[in-house]
Amino acid sequence: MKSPTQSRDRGIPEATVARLPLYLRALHGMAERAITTVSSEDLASAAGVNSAKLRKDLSHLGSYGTRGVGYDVEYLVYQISRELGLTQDWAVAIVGVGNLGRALANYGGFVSRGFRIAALVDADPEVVGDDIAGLNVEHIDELEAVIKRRGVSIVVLATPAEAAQGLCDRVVAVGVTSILNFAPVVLAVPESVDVRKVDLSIELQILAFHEQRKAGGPLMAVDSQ
Amino acid sequence: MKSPTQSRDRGIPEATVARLPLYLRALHGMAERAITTVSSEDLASAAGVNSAKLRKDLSHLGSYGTRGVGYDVEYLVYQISRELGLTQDWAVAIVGVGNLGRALANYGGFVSRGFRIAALVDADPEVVGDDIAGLNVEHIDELEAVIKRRGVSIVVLATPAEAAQGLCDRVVAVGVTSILNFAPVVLAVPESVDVRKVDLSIELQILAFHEQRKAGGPLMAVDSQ
DNA sequence: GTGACTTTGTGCATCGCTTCACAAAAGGAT
DNA sequence: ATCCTTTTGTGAAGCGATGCACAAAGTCAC
Repeated sequence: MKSPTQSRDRGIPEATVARLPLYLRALHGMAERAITTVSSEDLASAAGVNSAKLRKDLSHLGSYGTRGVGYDVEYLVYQISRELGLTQDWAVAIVGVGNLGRALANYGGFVSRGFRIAALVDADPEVVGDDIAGLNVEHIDELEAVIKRRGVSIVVLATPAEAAQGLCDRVVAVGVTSILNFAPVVLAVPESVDVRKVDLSIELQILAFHEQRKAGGPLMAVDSQ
Repeated sequence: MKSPTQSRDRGIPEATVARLPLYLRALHGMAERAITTVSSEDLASAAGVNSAKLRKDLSHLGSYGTRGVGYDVEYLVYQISRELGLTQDWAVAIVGVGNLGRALANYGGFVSRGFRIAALVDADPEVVGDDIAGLNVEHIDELEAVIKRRGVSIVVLATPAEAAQGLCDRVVAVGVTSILNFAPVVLAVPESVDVRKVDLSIELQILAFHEQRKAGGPLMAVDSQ
């Protein structure tokens, strides 16, 4: 019997948080295949990590396994979901409905994880009014109103780089504190706001670096200079 | 017995490699604004890191700065580009031309970084034959032939989860050793193959975790159970 | 050439994450 | 009830990245 307000450690390492969604995905797959119990070894390999790391990660949430047996799939799904905050409803607004914004609006992975796309906003009059993924695209002038009206708490920026900072400032001004940024710029935000960024070209560049190494490794020509 | 140039250390930390594209982006922006010289302090803040880290990162590439002055923007762009392998031509194939594949094909960030989209491939007969971003979509049966013919060395998988592993196996079989995976599965590949994965929903889940903390932080209600 | 000033490059202490290895706990068999 | 097997949870060691703080190296003014 734990003390009511203690609610576990309150200090889950960032690296662990970043892997929880991975475990969750693997567990969902197992639940679908009617697997009721899983060992750290099996779950780890399904998630692509080693089992010691998995066990330590899970131990940060609490002691949810049974020695000699493993983890109950359904129960673990619930515990991880709760820890990540996926048991509550998150209203997401997508700002910028270009190719990427459209892809995100149609991406099934969001909805299935408890995220609800609550609004699409764009500046282009060509696009405003269109229906995408069952949602009406609204004008950027409505941005603040839409966020308040729909209770949006997470904003996805999928705009050109030039527009991102200005829009970021506007959503922060109406109280949004979580932003997922796809625009290739470093956003300046107050301390209290969380920004995560995804830059598709960065991943390619990292691949190119390693590919170059592989190709040149054994007997790379000495570069002039 | 070291060759004349010794090609520097050959052991650049992974964390550094992941940041080089960031610096490169900031430097490109400066070059456009006709800035010729930059201090570690300024470049660091433009890239969103601290200056000590930036200097240490750059020191892994060589000693390209001038004490008392800073770094020559153009020269540094060249050195980082070369280190990342962006001075050579990389042919990229995008497999799966759904919403996401289409967005990627149209994404300017690739081309501007020296990546060339060399092929689009899909299984859907509805889509095969279409022109997207100036390229003809080819049938998935042609996958191996296209990769060989166009000299593709990096493959982007933007397919449904179910199809990803099979297609991955096929491209690995014809010699591809760098894969950027957008499908929400853990791919099994030989040791020699590099896979980087981007899962859009994972980023949202991490945001939700922190958002939940913020909201509940001071006096979070005790959850039942 | 000298001295004041600026900014890099890096040794070092620190921090946080990963991995190992094993005691503790649970279940099943006899 | 006792022993044996399995698998968790975790202390401790190892490893790599971070950030501080400063000597070294360069520029500029005179």
